[in-house]
Amino acid sequence: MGHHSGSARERIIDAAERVVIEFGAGHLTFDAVALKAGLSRGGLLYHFPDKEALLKAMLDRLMERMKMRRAKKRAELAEGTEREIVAHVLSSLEKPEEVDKAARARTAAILASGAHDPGLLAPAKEEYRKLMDELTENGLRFERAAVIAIATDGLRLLELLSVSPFDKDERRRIVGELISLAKEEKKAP
Amino acid sequence: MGHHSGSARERIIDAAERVVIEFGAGHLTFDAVALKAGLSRGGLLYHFPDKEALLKAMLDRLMERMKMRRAKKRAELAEGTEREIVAHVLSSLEKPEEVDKAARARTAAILASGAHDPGLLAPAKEEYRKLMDELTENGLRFERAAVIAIATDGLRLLELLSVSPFDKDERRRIVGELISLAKEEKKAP
DNA sequence: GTCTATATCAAGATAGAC
DNA sequence: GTCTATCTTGATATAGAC
Repeated sequence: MGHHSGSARERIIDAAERVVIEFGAGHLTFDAVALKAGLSRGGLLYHFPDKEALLKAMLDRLMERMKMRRAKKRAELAEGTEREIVAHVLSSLEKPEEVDKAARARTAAILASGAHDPGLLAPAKEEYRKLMDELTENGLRFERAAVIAIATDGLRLLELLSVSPFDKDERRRIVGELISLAKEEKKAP
Repeated sequence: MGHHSGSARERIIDAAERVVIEFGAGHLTFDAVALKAGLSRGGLLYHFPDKEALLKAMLDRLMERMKMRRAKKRAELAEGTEREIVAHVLSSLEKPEEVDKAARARTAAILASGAHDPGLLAPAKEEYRKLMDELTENGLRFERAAVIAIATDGLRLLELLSVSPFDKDERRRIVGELISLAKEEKKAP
């Protein structure tokens, strides 16, 4: 099925994510993407016949990569109740946002799709439900898992919207608190 | 300063918020807003000469109303370390999202501004910083306050993007967990 | 203060050459 | 597979009548 990596499709999706990050979800146009990807509108439209196709591809790759990153992180962690949720937090927030362009890029697809057609986000909702199931699989209490998950994704969204007021050190402490909250659950009565 | 309530400006901002909620931030057009507000494009442009003016007005009203709702909630709560943060959580999430159109509307302005021009969100960032200062004023530990705040706002954003997978009961339990996390801090060693 | 034009432009999408 | 050219629409914004 898949083509060689570094394919035109991949390069175009990369470009689209960068457009959203630099100019905002409302400025994801074929023109801007073509410019960033280094090809013409026509060439771009050969790969993605319309905007919906591009957004769906962005979302699909986003979800795929998030799962991969989480799996990779989980493999580095010791077993335990909190293993899944810690993998989720760290795979999303481990690196400071200025550095982790990939993480910002991931969230970009969500905002761009929401701006264009909220209906496109239905699959993302299903994925989020599955994520919650996995997070609680090892016995972690649902409420605690949910709070940590929405805090993690909330911080990502706030950062992408440039509303997050936290500096690097504060952010590091917040991530630490999220991890603590996950581990605390083990010792609960 | 202010004009009578129910003024044209207010009705237009109401309409704009509803457009974002129903069709997504990318479909906030003068046409759509004029239609919802029950006047013509020309009439609308008399009040808001360009889109930036409309978005700024939406953001200003959003921040003003959030502060008012929080203050009102705080007045109902007993004094204590966690008073401010509990007021924040409840004023944002108390009512289920289907019911609380006002709460969704508030978040709408953020997404719409972010889509149009991320620079417009600079004042929102300052407000968020001030909010964090107030939340920790009573002695609540910064990390805990921040986690609860980003979880609260994260859930709001996920709901507005239709990505939140939680049903009414799960949501109620999540809000309960946020309150517990605020109160727990009192008993810490 | 609200309306109806209308000018202008940006963006999505198609067709066909190379 | 990529390009240029073109069609078409929809959105911002202006001008001026009522």
